[in-house]
Amino acid sequence: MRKSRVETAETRRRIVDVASREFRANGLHATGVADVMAEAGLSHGGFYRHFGSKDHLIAEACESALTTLIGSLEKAADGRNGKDGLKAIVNAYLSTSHRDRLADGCPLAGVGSELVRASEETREVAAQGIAEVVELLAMQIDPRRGKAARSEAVFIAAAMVGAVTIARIIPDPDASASVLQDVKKHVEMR
Amino acid sequence: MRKSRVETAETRRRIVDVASREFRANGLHATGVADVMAEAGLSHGGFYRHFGSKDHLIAEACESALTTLIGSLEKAADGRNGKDGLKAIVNAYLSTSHRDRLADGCPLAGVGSELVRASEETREVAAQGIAEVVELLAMQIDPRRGKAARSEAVFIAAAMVGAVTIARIIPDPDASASVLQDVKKHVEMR
DNA sequence: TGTACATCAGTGAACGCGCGTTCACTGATGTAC
DNA sequence: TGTACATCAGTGAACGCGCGTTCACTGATGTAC
Repeated sequence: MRKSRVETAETRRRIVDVASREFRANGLHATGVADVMAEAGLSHGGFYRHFGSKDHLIAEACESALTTLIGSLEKAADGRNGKDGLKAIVNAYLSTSHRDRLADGCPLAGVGSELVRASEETREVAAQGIAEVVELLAMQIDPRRGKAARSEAVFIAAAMVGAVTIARIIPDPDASASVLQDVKKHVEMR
Repeated sequence: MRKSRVETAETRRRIVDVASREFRANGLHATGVADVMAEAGLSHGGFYRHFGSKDHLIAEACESALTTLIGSLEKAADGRNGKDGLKAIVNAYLSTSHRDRLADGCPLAGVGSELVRASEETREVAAQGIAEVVELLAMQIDPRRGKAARSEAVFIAAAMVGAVTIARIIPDPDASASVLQDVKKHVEMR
């Protein structure tokens, strides 16, 4: 049943992709290796042909999720720089649709508190992704990318991650939406 | 081996207390009922004399953690109102000591992304706690507690929760501390 | 106040279950000649 | 280009383990008279 190198690489990519979504949807602890493999259309035994451990998969899935996030934020900005680009990014991130789409969303909001207790490798990957998000936001604030712009970007990133996390916890949809609304307003006022 | 009513109530309180700390230190999923009971000096079998399920304990532990948090924020403000009180609260929350003390810290930063997937009961409890934190912050911003003050309080709360979560993920202590520093600065500038 | 009995907090073994990981096996793919 | 052999992706059973929960049992506490 050996597969070709191309198929093997595709399978591996599919596992990371599925894992990245499942982890965000259900949490790192609650998602099992067997769940991921089943969702990828495979039996669980083959997992260790691709990854050394669940922890390594978490690290790769985290990296993949953050890369996707950055891509979607760039797409939201849609080539616009400055105020308009930032506004578009903030609007996309602080939307009820992002709040409600766990599997596609930002991993920092989705599994942030589990990343705190993840492996050093995963935390390094996450830290790198955070730095890239901050860089992207800073570029919108001031393309010359000064220290001040990066500092402000950190502030905005923290507010966005906290807002979506809190909005997802609050069961009442209106109260939840108004948290997103409040934070959006204050980020835009700056 | 039956215990008196007073002892029973004390035991129950001790279990909630230990659980509240263990959950924040190790996460909701990673902390077992047996872990909590052992830490409370009991065998696991007696757990169900006090609680209907692990989920109910989570709800109570979450409530307890939030009550403690609000108390410590009030203590940080130390009777001061307005700018000084707010500054004191923000300084306490965005400190490296809060970052490094998982078990004693804010449950929204500690287990926020797990609360998203917690029971309705737990999420209601958490939402109530969030509302109280917002109220406390709003009172510092403007004691007349207008809608605007509450909206700004939501923004500050989101930024603080996001900042501590992100700071805890970043492995490098200096990079992590500068996230806290950046957010602190911008909250104070408002 | 004293006695007889019911209650129930806590113990420790056991339940079924799912976890991460390992392994013998299979057969198609890759490699060496 | 064709053949013989080594490799290894994927399968499915099995490993030990810890989970949340249940239960028979114990003996001290609470209650009724």
